[in-house]
Amino acid sequence: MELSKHYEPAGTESKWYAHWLANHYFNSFPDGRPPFTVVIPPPNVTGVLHMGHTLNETVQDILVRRARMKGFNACWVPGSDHASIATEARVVAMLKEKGIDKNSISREKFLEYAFEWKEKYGTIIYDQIARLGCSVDWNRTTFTMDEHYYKAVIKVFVELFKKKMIYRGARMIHWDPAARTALSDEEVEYREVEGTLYYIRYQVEDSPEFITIATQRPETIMGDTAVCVHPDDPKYIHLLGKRIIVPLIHRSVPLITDEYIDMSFGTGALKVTPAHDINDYNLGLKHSLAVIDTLNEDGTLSQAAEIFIGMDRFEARKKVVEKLREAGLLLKEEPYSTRLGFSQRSHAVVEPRISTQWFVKMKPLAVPALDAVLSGNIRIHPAEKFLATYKYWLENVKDWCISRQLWWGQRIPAWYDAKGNFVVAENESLALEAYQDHYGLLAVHDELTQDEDVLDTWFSSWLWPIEVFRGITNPGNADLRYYYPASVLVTGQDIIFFWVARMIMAGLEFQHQIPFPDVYFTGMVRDKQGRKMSKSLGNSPDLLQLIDKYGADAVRFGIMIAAPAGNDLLFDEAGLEQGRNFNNKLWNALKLVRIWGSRLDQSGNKISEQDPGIFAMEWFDNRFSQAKTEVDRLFGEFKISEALKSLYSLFWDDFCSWYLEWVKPGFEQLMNPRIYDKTISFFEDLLLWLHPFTPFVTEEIYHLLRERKPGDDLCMKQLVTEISYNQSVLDVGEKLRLFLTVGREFRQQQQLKNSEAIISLIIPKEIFGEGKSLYEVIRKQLNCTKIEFKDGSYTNEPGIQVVPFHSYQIGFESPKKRDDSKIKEELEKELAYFQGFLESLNKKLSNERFVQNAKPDVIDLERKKKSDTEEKIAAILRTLKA
RNA sequence: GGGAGCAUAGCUCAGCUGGUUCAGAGCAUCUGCCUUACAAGCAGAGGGUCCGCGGUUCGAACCCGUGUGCUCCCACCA
Repeated sequence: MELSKHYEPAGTESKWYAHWLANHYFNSFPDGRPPFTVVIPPPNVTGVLHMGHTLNETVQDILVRRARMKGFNACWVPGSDHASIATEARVVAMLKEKGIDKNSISREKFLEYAFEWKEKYGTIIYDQIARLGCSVDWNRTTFTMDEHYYKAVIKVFVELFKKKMIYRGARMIHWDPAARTALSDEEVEYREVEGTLYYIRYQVEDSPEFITIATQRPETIMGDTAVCVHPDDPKYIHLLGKRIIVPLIHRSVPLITDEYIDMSFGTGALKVTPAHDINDYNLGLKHSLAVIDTLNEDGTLSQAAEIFIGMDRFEARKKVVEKLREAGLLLKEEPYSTRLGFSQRSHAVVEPRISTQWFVKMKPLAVPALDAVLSGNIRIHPAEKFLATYKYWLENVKDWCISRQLWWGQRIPAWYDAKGNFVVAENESLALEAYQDHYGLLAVHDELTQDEDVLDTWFSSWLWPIEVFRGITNPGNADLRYYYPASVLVTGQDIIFFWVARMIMAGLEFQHQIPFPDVYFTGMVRDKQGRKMSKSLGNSPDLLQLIDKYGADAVRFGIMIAAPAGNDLLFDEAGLEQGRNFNNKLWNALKLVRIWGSRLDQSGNKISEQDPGIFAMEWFDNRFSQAKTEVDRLFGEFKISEALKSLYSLFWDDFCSWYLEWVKPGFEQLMNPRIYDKTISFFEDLLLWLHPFTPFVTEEIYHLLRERKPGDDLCMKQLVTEISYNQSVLDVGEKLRLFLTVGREFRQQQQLKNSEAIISLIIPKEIFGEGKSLYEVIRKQLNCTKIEFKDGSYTNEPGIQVVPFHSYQIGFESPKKRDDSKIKEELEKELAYFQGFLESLNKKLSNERFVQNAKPDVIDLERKKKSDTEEKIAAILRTLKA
């Protein structure tokens, strides 16, 4: 079969994904293996996957596929979130287009439309997850408004209410006038905005004097119920006890004093509007001020405002300013930059508002959740970035406003009578029972009506790791016992409070167990100029288009290679290109070995043990083992992009550029079968390690390498890290070791003079054997060194301990290009390098203070990793010998 | 206002317990190659006061102090 010039992902990807699904590889059932559980952070059902999701999903799939190949029973639960405000807004907009006003239809009808909408658009994200190659168990797909899930949320609400951890009360909350609902503190985003500070003159009652206040919000003056100054402010001391007239509406309000006032800000006088500012509200409570709410829930002015009734708040601001100017009460306006709160969901400017809402008491939940992290039961990665943030939030947590004035969501299970008495119960009949137990028989002509509000989306999301396994509705079931807690949570750092902290609370509260031992935070995906991805900037690429252009593997590669844990990622298509090129490199390596496979040496001649190919295999075997250990370590530290870089270089540089070039048969020569077989198994093993990162291309190549049949699939193969190296080869891996032994204690022990030390040098025997000159160099440079000879196996020359080093061979250039004059040059360079090295060593030893003070006694200058230098020397020497 | 993190090549970042892996990688750039797996490639090259200043040390990209500049989180002075 003729293979194409380039790797072509399109057909391959759909073929293999369908194949994997058909074989149920991703469906998990409890069995005897250890589980590896991941629950997807459910994307909003309204949405499409953006690059942030792509990163998260890729990381999760890498972990899940790797775990599956490591022998775990991997279970990745997909799903989506009903996202109450965002979705409701979309449905309302959709209805509006159809000419339907939400307020004109019933709740039931609206929900019908909403579910219809969800059925239609809610699967887009699932298609995208599939295109990306995610190995999720589709049978376990969960939606936060599924019937069981709905029940779970209600059950938890009732339970917490019974524990007195949920209460209803009037508080100042953040109000979203566009969505007409309360918001939690976390749902408000602050942004710097250029505003205007207005200086307004308030007349002092029964006096010609004026007092000037500064405000950004002149439209709220109709809600003023006091003016406040600092008690020690000399500017106003003569006015204490007077009353002040609020302009335009001519209301008389007291002049109060409070230490809270900053005398230096503005004029030092503050208008107090308890209904529309949190600080004013607190002042109002302290000084028992009246509260006049001058806004309706949609942000228009209410009856209480007396003027401009029904006008939008921003329109009213202009009008009020105009009126004040006309009346000569506007002293000045100055530009002022301030931070305004915006609704995370509707992007409207939020309004502080007093209203009756439901709250969760957070303190009792926060204490164990904090402890779980501080004690190390839950590890946050990267810790240095998020641990302090997590701690601070939990230590200062405020009660959680969970009611939303919406229809799309779990309806609050509270029932009220006509007088406002209420009970909380899981359904209406239970509510009636509870009511009668509590309040006696329901009055004739009265009936219980359910609370109109629904619960915050996060009040359902926090149950996710439990309820995806029916842990709330069916406690203690087999799935839950097997899969809970999840193995790791991978999510964006932006929802650490919304979701992560609350899941930990819920896990501990309802399941009495942490929901996951590790949390891996991915950073924000930005464009390559560092800007946030947003629709308005047009810098948010379409995932499916990217997959069409580069292939899913390349997208995964490109986003992963650039994503250090917890760091923001600057998205650049160049990374995807690199991924595509890498996939192509794999493809071309396949083409090469297939050519070899068709030109095998069938003569049965045994290969010489001195054949360069033998050394090459030994070398690569060892190199690969090193890399495996390295990759395992990196995964352990959640340094996934590092792991990918490591494998990338292993394949491209070590396997393709070095190994394959070295074993490549000469022109018109046949391939040795033994080397060929080993090469194929190296290649397969490489594919195994790369598969979690780029599943499609590796699966395809795996099958083409040995003409495997479908069913013998890479994604279900075992990925094993050898624990022990071949010892003789291990020495090769260690390359050059040098021990410099100094220090007072040791010297005394060894009866050495101050100027003496012991050097142990372990170098390749080729260097020693061939290059007497090098040995001379060493001796000359280290003339202060006492002879200490322990091994004796190789030389009688004292002073330096030389241990025979296993020989190995390495190609440093493709054989046909070998140029002996160049090699000699190289060799001289390397010798010079050694000389310089030894010189610096000698300098150290002649430094009396170094020898005196150096601690610890043994300084190990071990070179830990492969160094081209030694490899090249060995290769050079071998070549020269030959 | 409080807290956290970061500053290393043009860009994105590695660099562990201070010492030859010590100044690295990938991308980008430049030069030369359509060489029989791969131009989505190969061979090579250039490029850095490791943010400034001080300190500790025999020795600092690394530890301490300080200044500067970025980023994020929290709190929200009208």
